[in-house]
Amino acid sequence: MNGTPDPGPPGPGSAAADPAPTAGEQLELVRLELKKARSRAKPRVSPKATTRHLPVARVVVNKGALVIDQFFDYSVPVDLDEIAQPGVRVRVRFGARMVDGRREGGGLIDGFVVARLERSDYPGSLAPLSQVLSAERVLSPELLRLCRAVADRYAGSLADVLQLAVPPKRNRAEAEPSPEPLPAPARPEPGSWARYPLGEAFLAALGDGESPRAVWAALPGGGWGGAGGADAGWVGAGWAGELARAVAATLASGRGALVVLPEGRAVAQLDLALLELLGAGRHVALTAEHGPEERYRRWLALSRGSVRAVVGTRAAMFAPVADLGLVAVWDDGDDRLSDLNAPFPHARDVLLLRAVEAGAAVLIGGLAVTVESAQLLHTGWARPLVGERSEVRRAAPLVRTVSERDQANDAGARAARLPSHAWSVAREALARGPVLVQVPRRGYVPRLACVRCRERARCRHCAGPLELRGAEDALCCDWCGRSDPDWRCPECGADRLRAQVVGARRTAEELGRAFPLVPVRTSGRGEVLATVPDAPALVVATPGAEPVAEGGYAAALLLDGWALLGRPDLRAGEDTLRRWLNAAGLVRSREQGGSVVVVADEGLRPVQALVRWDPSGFAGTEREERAELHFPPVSRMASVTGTPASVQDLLSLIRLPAGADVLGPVAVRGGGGRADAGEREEQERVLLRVDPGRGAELATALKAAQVAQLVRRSAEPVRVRIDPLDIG
DNA sequence: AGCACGCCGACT
DNA sequence: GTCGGCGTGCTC
Repeated sequence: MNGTPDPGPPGPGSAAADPAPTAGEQLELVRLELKKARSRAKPRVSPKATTRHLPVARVVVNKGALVIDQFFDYSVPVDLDEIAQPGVRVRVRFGARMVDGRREGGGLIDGFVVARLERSDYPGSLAPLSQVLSAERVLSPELLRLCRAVADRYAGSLADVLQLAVPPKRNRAEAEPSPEPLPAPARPEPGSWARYPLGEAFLAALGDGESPRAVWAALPGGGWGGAGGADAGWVGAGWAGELARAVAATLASGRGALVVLPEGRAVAQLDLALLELLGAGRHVALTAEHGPEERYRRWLALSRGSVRAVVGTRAAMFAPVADLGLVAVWDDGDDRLSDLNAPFPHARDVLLLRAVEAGAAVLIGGLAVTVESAQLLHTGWARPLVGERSEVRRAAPLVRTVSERDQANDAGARAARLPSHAWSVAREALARGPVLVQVPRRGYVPRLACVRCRERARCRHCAGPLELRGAEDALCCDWCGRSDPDWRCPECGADRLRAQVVGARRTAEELGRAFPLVPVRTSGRGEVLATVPDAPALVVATPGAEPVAEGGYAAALLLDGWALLGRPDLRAGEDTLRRWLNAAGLVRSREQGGSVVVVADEGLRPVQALVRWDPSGFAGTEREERAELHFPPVSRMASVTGTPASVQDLLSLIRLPAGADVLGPVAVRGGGGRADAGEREEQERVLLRVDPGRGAELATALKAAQVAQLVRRSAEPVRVRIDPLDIG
């Protein structure tokens, strides 16, 4: 405790110089003797002198706790002076306490050096850095800034975000040199970007080093966009070629590019398109499938600047791309783009933060357009990149609706449990190629409703929603728990509910019996097929698991509308349309005889949008509606979940921004966060809503309240989620 | 978050 | 008179 920048810890010999202990210090002396005996037994390296040049290392410790979300200063021993550069991984002693002028206790924890300083503003004495793990500067100033911004936006701690952003060290990969960087490639030809009136201009702007920002309603089909150009026969993923060209154009301008996609199969498609366009060595793919070491090797190639483009799944949103010129997200409505770890950042939003920070171009694309994208268009921050109606009509399959009440009137259709129109479309299409059948995912059970009039099934005692519970699917109230085996619809008297999701496997069996000569394949949870051959087959898949058919599907049957649309979720309509478009986008164009049958009420907006293939119009309307209702993404929301008492406690501590709404609390089902096998306590959730532009204030307030709660230990900690995905 | 210090009840 | 409850505060 003095003014010198670095008193440093006393050397081992200094204990001998201690004054004789008074009687009151006897106990302390015994403890000290024990300590000394222990340190003699395990000899320690004697503390080195502190370096004179920039003797202070500011460190971020890798501990998640919200309450210690701050930097700590350490002194730099001379022998670590060279290597302890900003960005390196270090180990430091943390949590020690001063006893008799010495540090006692505390453990070694990991961290990163964020800066070297002339002096510290910490009034106490500094502990020395214990260890520098390597000279690799993994946490660049830009990455640190990004992590800080993400932590702030999501009311999380820097350490939490660092854990997502910087992969664990792998010695072997780090010891290897990264390849020499290749020179920037030539500008690509526009390829299938020619399908969009503004496509070539967008590509040219990227090539010129400009930073256009676009919301891209991708056209289905369009070929792989290989070297030949717009059309090499059919098939499928024109979007992959288009994304690849955007990346190539950005590289051609001498800048880096980053693309995040929802799942590994989409990454593989883009990876392939890039290989075809640019050859090897100009990009890397980052997905979980490569394993930690290879992943780290690729991450280092980016970090060291030897590769300038990356495509990957959500964790790639933090990839250290140098001189970022383009960020792109594909299918940004897919919830897999939201990280599963605190503070749950979403790839789209992280990439937008990066684009703003770096002045980079933005490309948010998908067959569907999200409401979030529509909001970017509405404010004029991004421009639409869409095909003309004539092009849409050419590229999309023919979509027909069939009512759910359309009874099958022939035996084959009944056996397959298909409406007769769907049955005849399938039978006809199977002569020409594979047919995709999209079925609901198990566990995607919507609220129960009367099979005839669709009135919600409610408890006769408390009017709570009925649900199916247990292995025997007993009908129970979700609120009071009473069972009601003899339910009858109070409106029409029907005694049947629709709810049971017939699993993909059983649907496949039934279809197999109905079409005995055709092979049936399934793709869903458990086993996901990437592709199917261009041959007659029934392909039964759950949403998101549809394989790509090499020649395009001859037809698709979308049988899951009631389940998708029936979900008690604000995003049900948007999400349903997105899943339908993604399935329908795998079908041949109308010109090539491709058709889609969707089993749903044709009056519903998502159904109409699919029939007209109008994702942009749908998103725009949806956005307006949300704006009127003060729903996200126009207003911003956060959810707070925990025991009733802890939620109440947090509400009492929080200083909400002006005009904030508190919605709830409402009871929520447990099972959400952690897997506490023990007692499942009642959980409640409140939604906090603020006006547009007040999201940052809300995040700050939430973080402060959470810190106060943690420090006071006034209640069990709550779980906070900014931009929650599931808001009923 | 850990971890230790510190000030009030039931026991040898 | 002690052992131990967890309230409070700190960690470079």
